[in-house]
Amino acid sequence: MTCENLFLNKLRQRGFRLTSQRKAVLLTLHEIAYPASVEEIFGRVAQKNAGVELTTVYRTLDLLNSLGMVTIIDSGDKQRLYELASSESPHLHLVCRVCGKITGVELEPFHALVDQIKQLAHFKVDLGSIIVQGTCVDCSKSTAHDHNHSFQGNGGYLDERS
Amino acid sequence: MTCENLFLNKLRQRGFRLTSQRKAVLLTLHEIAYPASVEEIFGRVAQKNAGVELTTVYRTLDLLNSLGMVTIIDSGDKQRLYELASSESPHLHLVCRVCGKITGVELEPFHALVDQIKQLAHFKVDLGSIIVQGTCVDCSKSTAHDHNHSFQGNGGYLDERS
DNA sequence: CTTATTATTGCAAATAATTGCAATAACGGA
DNA sequence: TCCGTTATTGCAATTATTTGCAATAATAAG
Repeated sequence: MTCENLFLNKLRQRGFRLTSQRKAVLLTLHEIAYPASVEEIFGRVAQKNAGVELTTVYRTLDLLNSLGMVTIIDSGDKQRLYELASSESPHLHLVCRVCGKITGVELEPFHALVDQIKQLAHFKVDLGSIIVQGTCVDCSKSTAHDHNHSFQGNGGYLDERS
Repeated sequence: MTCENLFLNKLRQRGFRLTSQRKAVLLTLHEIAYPASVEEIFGRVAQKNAGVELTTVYRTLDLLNSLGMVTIIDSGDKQRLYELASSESPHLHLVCRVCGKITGVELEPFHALVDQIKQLAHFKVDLGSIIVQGTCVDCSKSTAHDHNHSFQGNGGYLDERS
């Protein structure tokens, strides 16, 4: 099933509708392979599809998130980042709270954790949506006083596979 | 060691300073035992300590977060929530993307995961900062069309111990 | 194909969070 | 204790995100 059809199904299930704006946002998310800001997503959407408002992009991303198709990553920095939650390779996101760099990783014990959460808390985890805060290698090294909260844009995105 | 002294040490290590405003925010976070919005934190701080600006509260919370003493929870809703990362009982936060309810849980396999992250990604995880998105029991039940993104305030906060 | 229903959009206005810069205050050294 | 250095604050201005509401457009039914 194509992703658009999957989307259509999920929408219909809940009484939502498939609009050209929503298609445009979904398409753009496919083109962008890393966690992107609304600014970037909106920029791309607007390029192709003239009549799409910023507000609509926000609303669509929220909707996709609530359907489990998009992960929202709050790096603690200025802007939130949005990433298509590809069902093929769900991974967790390591967010460095010093430099803001985001690293995607796939790990084993992760599944045991997800199972246990389901058992004990009766909570259905969205794979690929787990966000772990901490300190990356580079920032661990630099002991000193770099209160560097700068945003690493997309370039800083890594996707490590184990 | 008191929490304030711990804070002082961490600050000094990096060349930061201990100010009355920072003390006030830290004290307030102790009084509030659940994840709270800046609005709420600011309200309390302002009550006791007249001369503290909203901006300063934001900046202090960011600082505490970068020191690993505060967890920022972005439920995807309007406001971010902030919680003191108590070293006694680090837990992960289950955030329901339908209703926004946040549940704190402590689980075993969690530690295996943290270890593996350290091994493979050389990433130092801040315990108590892990955020898991998904769907809670109640919202799993209600199949239908409740696009209810309402914010559950503090009342909705649960802290389950396993 | 046409119509009725109602989710969605666009637009403007509100709210949340961040930033620049001059004035202030914390801290180390004399 | 006093001084100089420089991190921090307050304030105003930006930027990011959310929301209300009337107009529009997607669906389902006839």
